[in-house]
Amino acid sequence: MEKTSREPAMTDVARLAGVSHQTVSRVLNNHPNVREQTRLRVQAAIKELDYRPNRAARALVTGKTQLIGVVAQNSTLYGPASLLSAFEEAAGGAGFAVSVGRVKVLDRDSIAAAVERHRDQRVAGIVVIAPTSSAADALADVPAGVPLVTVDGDPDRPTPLVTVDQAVGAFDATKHLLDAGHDTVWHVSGPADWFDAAGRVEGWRSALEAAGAEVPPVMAADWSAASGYRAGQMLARMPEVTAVFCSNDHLALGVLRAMSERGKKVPHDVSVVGFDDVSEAAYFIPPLTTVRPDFAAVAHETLGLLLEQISDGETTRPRRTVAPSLVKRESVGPPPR
Amino acid sequence: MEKTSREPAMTDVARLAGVSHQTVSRVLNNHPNVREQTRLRVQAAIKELDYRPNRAARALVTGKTQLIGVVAQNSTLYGPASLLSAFEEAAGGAGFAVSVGRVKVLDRDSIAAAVERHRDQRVAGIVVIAPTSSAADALADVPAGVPLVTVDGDPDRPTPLVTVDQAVGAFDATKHLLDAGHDTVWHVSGPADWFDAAGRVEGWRSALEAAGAEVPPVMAADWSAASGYRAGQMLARMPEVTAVFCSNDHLALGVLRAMSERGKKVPHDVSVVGFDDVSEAAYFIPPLTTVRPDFAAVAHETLGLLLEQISDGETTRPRRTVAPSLVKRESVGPPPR
DNA sequence: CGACCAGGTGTTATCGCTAACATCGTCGGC
DNA sequence: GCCGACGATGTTAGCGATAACACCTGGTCG
Repeated sequence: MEKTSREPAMTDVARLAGVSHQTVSRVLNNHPNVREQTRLRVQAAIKELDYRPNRAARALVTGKTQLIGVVAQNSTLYGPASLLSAFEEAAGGAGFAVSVGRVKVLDRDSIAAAVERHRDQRVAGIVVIAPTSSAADALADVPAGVPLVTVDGDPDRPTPLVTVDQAVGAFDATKHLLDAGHDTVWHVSGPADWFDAAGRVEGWRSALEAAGAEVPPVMAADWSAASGYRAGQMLARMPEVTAVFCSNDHLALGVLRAMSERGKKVPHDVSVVGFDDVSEAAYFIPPLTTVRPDFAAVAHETLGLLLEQISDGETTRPRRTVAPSLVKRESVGPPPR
Repeated sequence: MEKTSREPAMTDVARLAGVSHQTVSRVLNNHPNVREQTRLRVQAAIKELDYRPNRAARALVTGKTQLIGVVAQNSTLYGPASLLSAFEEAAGGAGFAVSVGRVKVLDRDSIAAAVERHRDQRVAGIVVIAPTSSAADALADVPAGVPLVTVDGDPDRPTPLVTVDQAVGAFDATKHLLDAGHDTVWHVSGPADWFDAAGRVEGWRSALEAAGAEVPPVMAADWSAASGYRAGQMLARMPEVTAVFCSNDHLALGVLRAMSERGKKVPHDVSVVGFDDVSEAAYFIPPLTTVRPDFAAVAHETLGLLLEQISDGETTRPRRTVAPSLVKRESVGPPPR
């Protein structure tokens, strides 16, 4: 009788290849001291049995897993979703599995719970997508010793962090509008407790100040097209508003709608710039000039930073930013005369 | 000297509580035959040491993991992204970790490779988000014996499948337009190799046939606003077009733009309905009437189906559909006279 | 009142792997 | 021609959990 029930183990491979299981282990782990001929025999046996090493057994003896835990909010917001997707691909390419722990809200308790779940799984490292201050606070609870990288987190905290350079993107966008001839640029901001939003406000302000332009009051909003629309309704009533930089593309969409309803043409009467370059931004009316973050680069830096911590325990250069690029379309023009 | 380096193991807890490690195991696994007093002592010891069971050791001896693998495409398309997010949350709630394997393209080789990676990890089950025929074909390669559920996959294949009822959603949307008084409804379809798109075409057609309406040719597109715009440019030139059902909201956005450029007012001259209810759909110009799939329900059904297979090996009722709902906004009106 | 049963607990084997050490030729140096 | 070094391999001992079984207690029953 065959034992059809059991999956092949290392000893089965060893028997078939006529070696000891330790030699099989050496082949699997690319140890140098294995004769070429032996290596080939073992590899043939592995293939024949469709043997796959038992990760649990390996993890048990080495005390290490090939798992990275990610904590992310359960939202479909473009930025976080893109980041997550890019990171999963990058990690997969490096031979790590990614376990995602979704959280309904980014508060201290939820994040702590998600981090605990990952520690229970004994992940090699944790990535937290922590775009708000509440999320960043929760990280203070994470015990040292767990390799951890924050993405989109608090720039003022000393933890390892990778983020899009919001300020540079906002600066470029604002400068682009000023260069088109506008006296100043208004700003519709994302929620104040988001670091992304704060960084964009900062970049916008510094571009205005650098140009000696007046700094109008910030229009506070959340990320939704709805709130952009409300802000736009106000902006559309003020004749002196000729240029608006929005903290993301959905806000811009709302502003575009408000302008359109009020009879203001974009870019003839008002110029608008967004942030994110969502896939449909090229098909807004008019096609939206916007700032495109490089999520793949952020994911890559994040993975690198995490792997450094996993292998070395420490890391040089624990803060990395990735510069975004300005995508020019048709929503920017000179101010009306 | 203390061994500060090692994490506490079951024997450490046992020593502290004055019992054997087996008793600790019993407490952890809620075995009935443990005295209440003993249970409390053990639990106190667990808490004091901040002991957490080693999953690798458990997996090694039981041969089972608490891991579910998901294969998904690396895209930010609204449907798949929402599905994934909802599933991660549902699985997390059931005590399963979710390992996501991203794939650049949904072809046979990529999916097979992703499934292999998950099998290497010895996941308890696999979910494949397989919205295209190329993806569905790849599933033929997956060996039987691995619990597997397809989401958004091929309705004509006998594998366990959960999907949004595309046909019902499209039927309702089309009927809504017919009920508003339109003679017929045109359709801008997603890519033909997507089951979602095919199901929506089917629902649209059957609604027209049920009403005895003429069935106009399908306008083929991909999912992008760009292709919706191109289709819209053609539709806008045809005076007899008064109602359009788009296979998703982004296509609808493109159509809206094309209509607007051509001077056609929505809903006065043309009515438009989308599918997906993306978060910004309420802020299109005009707010878009659309079909909302219930992703949480799909995720829940998927998890249920998978867990059934994991525990029983088989499943009753291996095909489940979730009915979407029509969200009425302002993009539908009676035809112009 | 002894046998039997069942509840509570401990003992031992085992899962599949890697680390550490042991073994055994073979080769070059003196 | 003997010996230490080294390359190639085998042997043994865990890693930390669960499963199976053994072992004590009492209490119940004939």
